[in-house]
Amino acid sequence: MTKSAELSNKQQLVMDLLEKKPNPMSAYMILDQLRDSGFRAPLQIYRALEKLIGMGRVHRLESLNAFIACSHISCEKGGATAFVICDRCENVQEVCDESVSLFLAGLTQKAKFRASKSSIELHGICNACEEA
Amino acid sequence: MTKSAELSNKQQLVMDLLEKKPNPMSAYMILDQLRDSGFRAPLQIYRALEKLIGMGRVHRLESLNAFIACSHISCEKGGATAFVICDRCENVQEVCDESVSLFLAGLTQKAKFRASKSSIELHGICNACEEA
DNA sequence: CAATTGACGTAATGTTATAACATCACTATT
DNA sequence: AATAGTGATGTTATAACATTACGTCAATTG
Repeated sequence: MTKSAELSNKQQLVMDLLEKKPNPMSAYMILDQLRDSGFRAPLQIYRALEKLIGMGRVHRLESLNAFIACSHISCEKGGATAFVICDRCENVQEVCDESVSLFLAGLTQKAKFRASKSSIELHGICNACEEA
Repeated sequence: MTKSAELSNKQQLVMDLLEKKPNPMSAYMILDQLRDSGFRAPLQIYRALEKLIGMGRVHRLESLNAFIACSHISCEKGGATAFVICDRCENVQEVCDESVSLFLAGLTQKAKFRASKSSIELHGICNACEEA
């Protein structure tokens, strides 16, 4: 529920909802939850998400077609992030340390590539679920 | 155009098409190209793709909702792969060496996780396009 | 032979995302 | 005040991607 002067009303509503949920949400789930707040069409959700993603406050999970609030302050500063996603409980861990950026740096060098965006997503079962 | 006894007729047609294309194709692109070969519905494509992906002969690119033939023999043996995707020419490089598996091993360890699937996709501009 | 399995056929539907076009609120400039 | 630019918004329609549900058929195997 972090407040940000730069967000419009609608953008803030989407941000707040995502920050309340620990799990990823699809755009249409978000829409369903926000109908009472004045959202009526998918595009309204996608537009807000686009902004929030651009600011680094929300991440898109490509392998789920879903969205999640960033759990770090650091991501807003542009570091690359890896997502570790439990397929049982849908919990998502964000890993955003040097190992990620070093790995990506090595990759771009090997591939002779100018990278602009990365998507690193690992699926499996988290420890908590494993023990349960 | 690698031959494989284990493939059905339809599966082979999809495999052949993907092996002819250097670039990723969506399921619906594949369908369009294979209408004359007897494919009539998306599901027929998705079923063939599911098999081929299971065998490691085709990869799904989550960030593109598209599919590409595996360019390594090694991937069929189960090694994790990273994809480096040029957004200009759509060329895809598959990286499938130790750096990838080591990175993933570190990640699962840090996250206390039992991984079953990974998706590593890097977008940007390749060297050839950069110089053009 | 009966039962199982895997591939296939078809229609309908579900889910995710964007195009196209119009309007409104705010700001800066003339 | 008038003008023009910008970013957010509203609405409808449609594109693009994927699966459910149901049924058929042939090969395999207990």
